[in-house]
Amino acid sequence: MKVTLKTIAQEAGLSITTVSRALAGYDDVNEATRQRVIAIAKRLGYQPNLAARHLRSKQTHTIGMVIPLTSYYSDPFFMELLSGVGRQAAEYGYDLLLSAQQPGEEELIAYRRMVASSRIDGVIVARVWKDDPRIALLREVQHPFVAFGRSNDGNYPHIDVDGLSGMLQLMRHLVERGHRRIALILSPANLVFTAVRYQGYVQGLAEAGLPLRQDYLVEADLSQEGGCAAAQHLLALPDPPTAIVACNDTMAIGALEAARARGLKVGRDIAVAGFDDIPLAAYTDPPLTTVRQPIYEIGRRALDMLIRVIRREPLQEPHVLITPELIVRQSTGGASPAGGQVRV
Amino acid sequence: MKVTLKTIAQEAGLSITTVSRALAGYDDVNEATRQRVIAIAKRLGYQPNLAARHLRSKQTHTIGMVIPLTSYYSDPFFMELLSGVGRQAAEYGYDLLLSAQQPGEEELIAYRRMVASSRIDGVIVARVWKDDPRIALLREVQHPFVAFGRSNDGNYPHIDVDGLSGMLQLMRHLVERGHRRIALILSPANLVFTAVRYQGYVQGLAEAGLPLRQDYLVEADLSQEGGCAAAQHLLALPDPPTAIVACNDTMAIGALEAARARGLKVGRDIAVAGFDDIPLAAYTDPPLTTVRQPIYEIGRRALDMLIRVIRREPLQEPHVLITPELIVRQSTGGASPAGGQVRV
DNA sequence: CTGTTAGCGCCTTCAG
DNA sequence: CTGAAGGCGCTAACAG
Repeated sequence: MKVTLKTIAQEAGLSITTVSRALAGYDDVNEATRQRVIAIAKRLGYQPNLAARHLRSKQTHTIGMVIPLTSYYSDPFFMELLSGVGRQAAEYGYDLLLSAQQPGEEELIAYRRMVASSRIDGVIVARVWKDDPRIALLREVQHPFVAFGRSNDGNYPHIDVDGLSGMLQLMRHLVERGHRRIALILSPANLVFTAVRYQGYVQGLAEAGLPLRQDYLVEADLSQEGGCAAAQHLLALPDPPTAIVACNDTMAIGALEAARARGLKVGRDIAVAGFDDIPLAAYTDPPLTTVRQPIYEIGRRALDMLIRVIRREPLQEPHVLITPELIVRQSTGGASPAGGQVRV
Repeated sequence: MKVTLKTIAQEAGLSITTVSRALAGYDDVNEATRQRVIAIAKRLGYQPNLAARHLRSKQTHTIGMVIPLTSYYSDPFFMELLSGVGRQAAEYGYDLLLSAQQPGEEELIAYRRMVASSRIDGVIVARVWKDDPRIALLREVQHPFVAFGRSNDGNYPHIDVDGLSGMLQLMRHLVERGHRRIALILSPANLVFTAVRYQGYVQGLAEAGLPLRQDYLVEADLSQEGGCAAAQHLLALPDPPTAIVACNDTMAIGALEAARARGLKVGRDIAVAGFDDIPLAAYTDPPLTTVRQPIYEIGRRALDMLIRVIRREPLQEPHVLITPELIVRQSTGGASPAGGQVRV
């Protein structure tokens, strides 16, 4: 049988209330009584029924996250973020409630369920869309949340990586290497970071006095297969690019594949770069030049912010913008400009 | 204000009971009334309070998992498993409750809390220990669970990979390549799979008529750093091995590092192999020969079993043993025996 | 210092 | 077909 406060109360010959207070550490309980209660609770292996406690107290010490329905392999981003969030949640004694959902309509329903069902105290929203209905929902019902990414109206607690700066660093690096025909594999247009990274690309071209060519822009779906197909298309152009930048590493890895399949040696015949610096990026062949987003750290920090939001403490910095770091590896010719000139 | 059954009842001029039954789909409610109730619920955005529902029904539609407190990078295994479990949980409409904990005492407390606090219907236990106290606990309180791995007394629902077979395949492969001095980097002795994989190693040596050398056995902690240190030790022996097998890929990657630091070309001067086939393994330099555990699939399957356990349906196969597949890559000289002879 | 009372929101008898 | 009553386990006034 389950051990409840009632069980202990009977055993101790006390009321449920007193047992509750003794265990909760209230100071209006006789110390001897308390010790007795604690001893019995321990002996019986009492564990509070959290469903009841949550119902009563309206607090769950649980953070919610909705994650896409994929294997780690096809989308490392979320798992890395999850690691960071989970890690920091543990620090505060919070648990994580995960709901794996197909992106889209289902996902929104999952959010609706989560926030309204009194199971969580707050949520982390990742990979923000333009005019994100999830964020609209959370703001409307005033449910605590922190987002990774900012949408058009970014007036809510969030952390973001400055994709413009990141992409600009990358473009300067490529231009410095002598590239003048640089293509971009775009991520889906509904994601906020797509537009930002695209801006960085455009600005990078402008700085170098290079034209913006529509035929050098292809959209793909963040996956390796998508990146591969996009790169194939670019490489088959009559006037193919000498450098391909992808909006995330997974697509860039697909581009490596496409280049290899065409018999091109990446880093020499063509440059390829990504964005994210997922763990794999350092191990691809050749290792991938990319822009590092410290996802794990961002997860931890987002959770810190969320705890403050939940506790209704003011945020000293509600909008965090992190400047990412360019990581130069062999896929763009390596670290030294001299040794890594690409033949154009 | 929160919308509850009461809100709807007042709005509809009905009792809470009727509203509850209308929404639950009982057939003893007038169809017109039901439609009216449903319309109001929808209009008000009603979401049942799950804390209350759980308290009442003793069912949570939630699966618990305790995961170690690390980043994905340092331990890909759990995240991959988690992906599989989460994926399949979604299939059944279940959510996942995660508690990130320091392995050891803390972890056991987390299990105790989880199972006794009525927040979850079942748990998945991964990376089983010898005489695992977590399993002892779960059996004692008769809480539904499925384990990935079997301990000494494996008489509980579990899935396992046949580590003996896997290791044996690997040993045969190395012996075939001409290796006669094969060292093993062991995982911690308290993990069940360590002993099993060790058995495979011993059996592999015996089959080839090779001696079991104590100086070729080193234990490390599953981490890359640990694997690197262990390999350094092995390579510094007066009579160093020509092949190093690690009990998991992460340690094997550390061994690659150690070999490289010593100026050895892996795949030619020395062979290195791992176990798991984590996503990274295909991308290391050189790509890592390993034994593939289909972790994602195992996660899905474990969840299938768990759902049956929760529903008290009989398991047609309570103890699943999967024979893993040897994946030969360049770190042991590549796929073709001819081209990949290792100099010994 | 301790006990009584009163719900949190939901579901499930049992009456009408 | 609908409503009233009771209770899941816990906590928070309010009395004594």
